[in-house]
Amino acid sequence: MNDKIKNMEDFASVCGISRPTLSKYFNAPDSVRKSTRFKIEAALEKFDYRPNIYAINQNRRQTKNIGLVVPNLTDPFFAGIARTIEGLIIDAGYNPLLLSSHGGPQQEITNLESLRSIKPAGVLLAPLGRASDQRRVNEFTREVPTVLFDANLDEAGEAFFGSDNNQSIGLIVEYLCRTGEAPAFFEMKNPINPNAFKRRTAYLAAMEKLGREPELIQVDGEGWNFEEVGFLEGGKVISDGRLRTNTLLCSNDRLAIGLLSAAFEAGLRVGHADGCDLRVAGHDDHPFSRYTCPSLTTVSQDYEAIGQCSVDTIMKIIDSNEKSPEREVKLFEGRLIMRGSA
Amino acid sequence: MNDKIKNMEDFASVCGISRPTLSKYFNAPDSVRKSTRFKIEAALEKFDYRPNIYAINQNRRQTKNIGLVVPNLTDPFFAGIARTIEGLIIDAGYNPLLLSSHGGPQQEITNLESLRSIKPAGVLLAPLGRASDQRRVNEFTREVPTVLFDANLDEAGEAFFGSDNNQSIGLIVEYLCRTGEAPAFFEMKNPINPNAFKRRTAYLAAMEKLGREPELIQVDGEGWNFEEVGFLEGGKVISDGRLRTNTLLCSNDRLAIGLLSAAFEAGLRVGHADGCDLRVAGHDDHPFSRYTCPSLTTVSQDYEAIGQCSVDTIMKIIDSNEKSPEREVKLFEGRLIMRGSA
DNA sequence: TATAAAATTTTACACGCGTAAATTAAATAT
DNA sequence: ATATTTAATTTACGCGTGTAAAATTTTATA
Repeated sequence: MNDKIKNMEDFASVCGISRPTLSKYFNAPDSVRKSTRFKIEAALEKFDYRPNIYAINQNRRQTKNIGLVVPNLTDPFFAGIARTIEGLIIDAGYNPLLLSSHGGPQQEITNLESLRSIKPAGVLLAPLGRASDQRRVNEFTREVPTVLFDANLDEAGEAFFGSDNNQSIGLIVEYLCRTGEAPAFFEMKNPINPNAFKRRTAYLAAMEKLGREPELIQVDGEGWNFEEVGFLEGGKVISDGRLRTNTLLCSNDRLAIGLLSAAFEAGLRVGHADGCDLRVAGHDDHPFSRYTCPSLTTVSQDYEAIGQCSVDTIMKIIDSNEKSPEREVKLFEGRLIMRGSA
Repeated sequence: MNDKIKNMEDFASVCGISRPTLSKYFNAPDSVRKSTRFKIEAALEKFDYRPNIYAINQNRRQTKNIGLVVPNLTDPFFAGIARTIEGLIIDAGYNPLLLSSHGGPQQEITNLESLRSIKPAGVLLAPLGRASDQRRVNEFTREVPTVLFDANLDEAGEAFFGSDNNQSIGLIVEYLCRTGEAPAFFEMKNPINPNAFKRRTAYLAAMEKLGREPELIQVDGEGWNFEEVGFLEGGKVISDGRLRTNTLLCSNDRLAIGLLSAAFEAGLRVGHADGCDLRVAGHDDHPFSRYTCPSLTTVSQDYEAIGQCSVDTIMKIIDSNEKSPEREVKLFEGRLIMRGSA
């Protein structure tokens, strides 16, 4: 009893069974006779043995690892999605490995490389989008079963699930037009984040559909510091008197948060009430958008559904062990979140 | 050339050297003769071979893995720290494994368990603090070299590095007292987050030192949804007229963010300018505190230094391969960040 | 150039497990 | 009770690497 259990062999002998039977037990406890299972579980109480994960993974045909790559974990929006999906992966009996590309295409490739050496059964990838090194991402998806979410890349991966930007932007444009002046679209000139272009296009389409004159306000700024861009550049737009409408639709909530801050400092009253100078709306239902001043009107993405669908699909691919004949794409609708700012 | 390289053996033969030499190269490229190194690197260009990480880790005395556990990745504050430390670990030639306890002691233990099976060379742990399952965390730190940061636990781990709450809270209390009315301390009655009690005590001490009457405003609320608590309970405090001072020091920035939102909705003017109704200060220099309305006066933690120190220390322990005789503790000073709110 | 020392390479074995095939035991049918 | 089927277990082998010790080559010294 005092001998140290060093491996499955040792543990098998204290159980009174053979090692391969033990191996079967650890891979599927119900696949052994009930009587032997009790023996094993009794021994597990007395000794603390756990199989060596490296030896396991070296010999399994497939690991139980699922890679999960998001563009930027510092963004609470992605942190929230990641957490949700992590839970779903665990529920499916797999082991999630969370990596953040934190904004750089180089890091994104590095992440995929390091995932490759872990030989994951599958990967869920929210790519950087336009900034991604498409060729190398494609190369990866040809070798490892991959499902894309949040941002699409041409023909990469087995499937894509994300938000229907046309629908969601259409929704909020329609709302803004119906309840006040038509919105101008506030965005970065060269946005690094996924979906930005889709939303611009969606805005233009929505405005045209409503017979309104679109107006793009495209500001400078690099990187992922969207609040700062919204604050600095939004401040300039306000102070320069460049606004021809009292309503701004921001490409995402983080820009809107910065913009609200700039408006506040400029002494503007933001909101839809009488006497307000400006209406501001965002997109994403960022965790903090509830607590801006005023609270931010926005569109929420159904990322519970996106996450669930992504996980279900990668599991199907893993189980069937074959690439699906055609690339599945599904877009989920956004929901209007009406708050104080517009 | 067309034969698939399946293992180090195969690759060694196309290199024209023996496998163990190759093994040496991968563990330290400079430990082989220059001429053989060129042979290897030439072959690496032509064939794409990479050592099997599971076979490597099964046979190494020690893995190159470093566990990194934070209380809650959804909190941008911890997301930022995690990213910083990840970079430092990579620079040190190790492989970071990031896990979030997202607020639960059970998850924290699960994280440690799953780290254990990965046999990390060391672990950097920012524990939940009071909520942690101290016994089991202690058990873990006895088996795996661990450095604690951000929140201390009694005698757990080889070292602790964090902020000097006495200094930082003292700093902002002094500032607030010097520039206006003495602050009341706004916090949760049963805070789940680390450091909350330390800050309460620090507030009381700082007030006493300045000869002021302390006032604790302790509100209800559970979990990590600090903004919501600040908003809901802060709103009640404001509307109930419970405030006996016009200055509130919040236990952390996220509470302050919620409180600012509540104050805004109540029509209060927050700030230090003439005509303002309320001053609000926070603690942590949360990434978004720059963009609240008004921007939030707070104290920043020097987590660059905390991270660097933590990584240096775990590296020292790993290299020396022995527990240090005594537990090192170092506290870093905070810096006052003066903004609009106080 | 011969020789000793140092650096490098090779030999040989170990690591801890998965898994196909062979064997044995249990369950079911006759 | 026996034959047959099915399930569980064991035998035997392989996975791809690290590493100590032995053998060899290179470099330094005389």
